[in-house]
Amino acid sequence: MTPTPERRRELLATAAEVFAAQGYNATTVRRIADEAGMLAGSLYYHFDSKESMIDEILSTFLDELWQGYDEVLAAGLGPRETIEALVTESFREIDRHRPAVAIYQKESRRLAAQPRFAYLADSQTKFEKAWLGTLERGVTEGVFRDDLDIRLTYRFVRDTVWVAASWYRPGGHHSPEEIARQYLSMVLDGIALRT
Amino acid sequence: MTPTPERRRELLATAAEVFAAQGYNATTVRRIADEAGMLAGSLYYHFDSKESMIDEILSTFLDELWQGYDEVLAAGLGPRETIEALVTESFREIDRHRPAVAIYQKESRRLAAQPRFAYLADSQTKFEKAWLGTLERGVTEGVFRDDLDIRLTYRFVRDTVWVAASWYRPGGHHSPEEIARQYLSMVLDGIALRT
Amino acid sequence: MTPTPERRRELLATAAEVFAAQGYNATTVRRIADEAGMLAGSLYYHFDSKESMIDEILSTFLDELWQGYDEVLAAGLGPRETIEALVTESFREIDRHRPAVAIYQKESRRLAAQPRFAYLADSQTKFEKAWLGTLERGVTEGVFRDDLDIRLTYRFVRDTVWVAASWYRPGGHHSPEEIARQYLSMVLDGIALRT
Amino acid sequence: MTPTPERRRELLATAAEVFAAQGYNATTVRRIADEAGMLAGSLYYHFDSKESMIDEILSTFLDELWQGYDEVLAAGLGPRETIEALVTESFREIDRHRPAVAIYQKESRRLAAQPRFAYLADSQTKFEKAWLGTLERGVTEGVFRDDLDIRLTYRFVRDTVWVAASWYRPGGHHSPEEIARQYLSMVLDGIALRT
DNA sequence: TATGAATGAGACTTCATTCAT
DNA sequence: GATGAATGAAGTCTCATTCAT
Repeated sequence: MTPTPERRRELLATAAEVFAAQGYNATTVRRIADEAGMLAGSLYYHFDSKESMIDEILSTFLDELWQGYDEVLAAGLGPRETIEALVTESFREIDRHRPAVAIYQKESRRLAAQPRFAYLADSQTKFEKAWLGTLERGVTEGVFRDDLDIRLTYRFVRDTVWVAASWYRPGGHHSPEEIARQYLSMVLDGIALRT
Repeated sequence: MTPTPERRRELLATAAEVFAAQGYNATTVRRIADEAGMLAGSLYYHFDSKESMIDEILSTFLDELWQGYDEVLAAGLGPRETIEALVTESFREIDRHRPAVAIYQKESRRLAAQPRFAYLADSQTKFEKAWLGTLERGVTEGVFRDDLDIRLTYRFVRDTVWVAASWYRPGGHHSPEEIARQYLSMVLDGIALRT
Repeated sequence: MTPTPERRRELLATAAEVFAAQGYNATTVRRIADEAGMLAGSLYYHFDSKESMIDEILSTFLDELWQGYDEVLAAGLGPRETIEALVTESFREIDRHRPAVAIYQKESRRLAAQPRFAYLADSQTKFEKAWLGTLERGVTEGVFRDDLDIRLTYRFVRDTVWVAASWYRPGGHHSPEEIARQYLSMVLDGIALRT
Repeated sequence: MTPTPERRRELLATAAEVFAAQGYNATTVRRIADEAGMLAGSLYYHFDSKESMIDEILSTFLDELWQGYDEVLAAGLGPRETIEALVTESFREIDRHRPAVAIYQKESRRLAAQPRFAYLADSQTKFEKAWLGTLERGVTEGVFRDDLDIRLTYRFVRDTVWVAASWYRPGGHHSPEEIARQYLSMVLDGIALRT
């Protein structure tokens, strides 16, 4: 017999995979159960509700994400190095939690309206503060261009990184670090050939 | 009062707005009807089904998108100018069809599996051919960097542009052309200050 | 412009055809209107309701049927001749009112439960009295066999005649009189060859 | 309590009873559920749809019917004995599956148009081949009269038998075999007294 | 007379959830 | 831990009917 917390994790992984592929609303609890080789009702021995599944998936992911981010932000790096470290850390998270990230991308905005998922909005705020702050510091310190709308830049960098979760497949050609390197190269230096 | 095709368009605009805000599955037909000031059943005088609404929204949008793209692609521009024109055209579409674009982003992958929405997959293929081809041409002609994974670059540019639909609000600070200009500047030349 | 009562009759004929083919419940008012070249709502200028249509179809048919039957029954014929005349008259009605007869066969039992259609039950009673009475008279007078359950015989003769409405097509190989002749021959003398 | 396949059969029996009494279209799924002592939605644990219920009712009935018919047809009996055996078998089926037979009578023609119910048309064809063939053989062999339209005779015999399902009540005065005997006597020898 | 648009009741169906075994 | 069966709320859709034009 697999012990309880192990089984939970397995089931959540299954659920996350299905949520990511089909969307939360379009996913039936029965579909998850099928995938896990049990009947729909049996899931309720492990979880309170369908909502508590996505809740646990998202909060677990965000906890881990912020552990990594906080370490980077506390390291006292320069703006460019901070951005590089955050991007790299982000792609590592995508590698580890791809389904959770995909779910986060698609469902976060709607869920954040419910009190239960207030932490999503909080995270969003912290997130913006971290990235936007670093970019602004970079402009001030003359590392980043000052002729761009800074909020546009923020969204550009943010989206650039996270949307990758929609196509990324672990075990592909590139390691997360390699992808991070190329993305950073594009974001920082552009794709046009310097003449 | 309002003539028939006009009413259809109004109702589709309403539906698109709600679909974009809540997601297709989370949107009830009653919600759309409420928004339109009628009863749920009344919608079925105008449309066959909820599905046919999203179908018409997406196909109308894609038709218009490809009209613009095809014009650009037929103009015989150089790779860099083609990319610039495609990006600008894309932001114009986002400006005109923001809800449709947002729906496309969120629901496209799941819908494409259904035969009825096969055109979504077709469009995806054409899309990739146009962008990827232009990028490859650019590398060959020495306009774009050749040290990047070209598929990664394609996804980078593609996502960067279209995710904008999730935060873009028409009538905001920047015109679509201005946003396009800044995006292109970031994508082509990077956000780092040249030294 | 066609005068009102004429148009009514046309519309009822159309409705009867559709009711007979699809069943009353399975027939939508819109289908009838389509067939008549108008919109569903327009039918309500001519009729109060869908129910009033089937009502008028059935009562018109029964009125005419009983006109014929009453004449036969008042003619003072012998039992065998009465049966022959009733059967012949019945096939004539099927020829003239095929859809109405088919509807009567399929819907009568359910409708008869409603007060509005009480006349259906009345007709049924009169019908049974006429046929069963004639058969009994025939047994008494030594014209019909006395070794058969008389109610079974009644049902046999009744069903034999009326079910024909389900396959009969006016303008086919046989005239109603010819069909009546053959049916009577079978019912009275059997299909086995006498030895 | 009751094991699964048993429950299915019970529910189908309930549904068949209601379909036969009210007609398929006029029967609500809620009515069936009421009759079965459960809520409407609960039926969907056992069946895919209302349509799949009538499908299973009809196909089960036809399967059993053809088992009996095929046995008779394979027995190598003479035409008259074959007809006798088919009629007797038919009344036994009516006795066992009265609601299914009644449903078949009322709904078959409309349903047969749908691909899902193609087997109804197939059965109809096989049915005609069996009966018409036997009658023709009887005429050739001099057992049945040759002065009748054979197709008319076929319809006469066919309808005569099956319409009985509309009034037959199991456990009544006559056993199916007794009814078959009297019907055959009427069909073969007629109801007129021989002189 | 007929149209176009809508109403409102009610149908079939889905699905998260519960619970005795 | 899991099953089988059910609940009940809610969702999509149908359709007879109404009514201003």
